[in-house]
Amino acid sequence: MGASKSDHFSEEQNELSTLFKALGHPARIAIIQHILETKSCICGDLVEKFPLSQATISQHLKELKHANIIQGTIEGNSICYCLNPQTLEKLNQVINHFIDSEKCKETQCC
Amino acid sequence: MGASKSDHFSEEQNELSTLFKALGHPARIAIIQHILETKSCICGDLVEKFPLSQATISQHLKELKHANIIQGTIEGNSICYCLNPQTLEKLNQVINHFIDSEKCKETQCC
DNA sequence: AAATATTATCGTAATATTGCAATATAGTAA
DNA sequence: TTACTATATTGCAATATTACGATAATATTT
Repeated sequence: MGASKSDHFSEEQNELSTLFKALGHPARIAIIQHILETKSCICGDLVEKFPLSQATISQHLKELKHANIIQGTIEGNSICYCLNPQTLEKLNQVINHFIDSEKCKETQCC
Repeated sequence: MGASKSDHFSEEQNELSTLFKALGHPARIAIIQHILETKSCICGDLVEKFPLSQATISQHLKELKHANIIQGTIEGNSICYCLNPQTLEKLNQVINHFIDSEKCKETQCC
């Protein structure tokens, strides 16, 4: 085999892992940082900025879009992608929940 | 080809993507949740709890450990894993930075 | 309409990940 | 030491991801 057994895990667990997985590539982190810096994101700009082909950039954008991390609107004949605040907020809540649960631990074994 | 071109991205970008990648599997999310619930984590318990073999669980634990998300200490002849608060805090900062940068945007295109 | 510009998709090859059985390793107990 | 228990590693097969060239789709301009 080799495929991940997503059927055996909860919907929440699958949803979260999909979100993190989308962030699990340096190019996609770089794309997000670019969006935050330039306040916009046009595919062509990324192709010039990064040493990746247009097809590859487009694929990474597609994955980020699929995970609802970015959202796009048409602007002339190019497409402008922006971050999705709701998804960021969700990520924030998850991490905070992890940290809170950690702090509640009375017995540390490590 | 097919490998990710990590050489072309910054150390920070690679570091972050490695961290997120480690969280990008439902089993590993489930393991983290188990640690938060039971306040400890013994490999054998996970093998009973999840429909995965001992070898597979051990591999997932290894990946989480390698990403510094969990840390282990020997306890009798089993090993107890706990979360690494520093890594959680780092994740928290990254997400917060994303959100802050998002809020600073004057011109929204989406 | 035709030419141009920009992004998306397809097909393919290389690499990475996932999962498990089998085996190895490390600690405990007799 | 031997037997037992728990975790780690190895080797392999199946699936997923990454990357790119070629091509398609869509919008703009002439």
